[in-house]
Amino acid sequence: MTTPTEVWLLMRGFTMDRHERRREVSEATDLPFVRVKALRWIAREPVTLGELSRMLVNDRPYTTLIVNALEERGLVTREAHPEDRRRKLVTITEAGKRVVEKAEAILFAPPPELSALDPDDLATLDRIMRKL
Amino acid sequence: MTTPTEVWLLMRGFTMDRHERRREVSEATDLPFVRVKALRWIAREPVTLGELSRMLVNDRPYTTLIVNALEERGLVTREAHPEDRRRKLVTITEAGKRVVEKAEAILFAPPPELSALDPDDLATLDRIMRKL
DNA sequence: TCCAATCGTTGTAGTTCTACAATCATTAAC
DNA sequence: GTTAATGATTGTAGAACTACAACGATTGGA
Repeated sequence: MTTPTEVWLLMRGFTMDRHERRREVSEATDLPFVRVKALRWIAREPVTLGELSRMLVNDRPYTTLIVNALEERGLVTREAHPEDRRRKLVTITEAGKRVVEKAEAILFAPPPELSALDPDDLATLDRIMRKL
Repeated sequence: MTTPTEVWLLMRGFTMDRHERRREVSEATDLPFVRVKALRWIAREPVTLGELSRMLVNDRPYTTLIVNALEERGLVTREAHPEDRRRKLVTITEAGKRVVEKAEAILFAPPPELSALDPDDLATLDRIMRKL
């Protein structure tokens, strides 16, 4: 009789303990992980600083510092919001996109164990994961 | 045709993005997550400071500080190693065990989505996860 | 026995991150 | 038009974390 706890432990053990990628991403991009995270949100669509701080679950002043650092490195631009002069809109640059690609190449690379699964099991895993 | 990348993205999205527990554990225990992590390693068996710093992938001086903090809070004890006078052996206290239990109750609680899976899918997921 | 290596500690310096205060400009509500 | 609320910024303070240096005590190796 399988319990959800057992499955959860297996899954989190696999993803968080055995295949944790934060350090690797930070080294490859020469950016603290939170800045990569911010950049990835910005790459999805332009965001305001308030939105970004909510997404990152960070304090607004710290978010300002994060964006400052990204802007300084030429990875984002910051301009007035088209509808509200209190807000700024943060947009990714081409250089920023390249950093995101590099980070995601690392984050998204499946662990060898997954690649070694037979196609049936993989498809089954996919089907079940999509239900969650 | 399912790719390992797709499955990996689903899995890491589920565990890391949607069910990340570090903040919750830190709040519940009033300890930075790395200290809870250290405590959990120590709870498995007594360790030396060198072993702990390797497990945590931390700098030895910082590991000393971590253990200092835990010791100060009465969660671990530190004593001479039985076989090597250069080493210290760090052992968990009863109070420490209670903190570990509290942390693991949070870490190990399966997300609602998993609990809502039907038993067949759950058992299948279990079977496949054990192959990884 | 002497020298090299190891262990844990103390310390320095800097970066990252958290929490909070205060301020000014802008917008929303009345 | 006036007041309250919102958004971003600047700033302060402290904790968490990283990297490195140096050192004394102990152990291993020659």
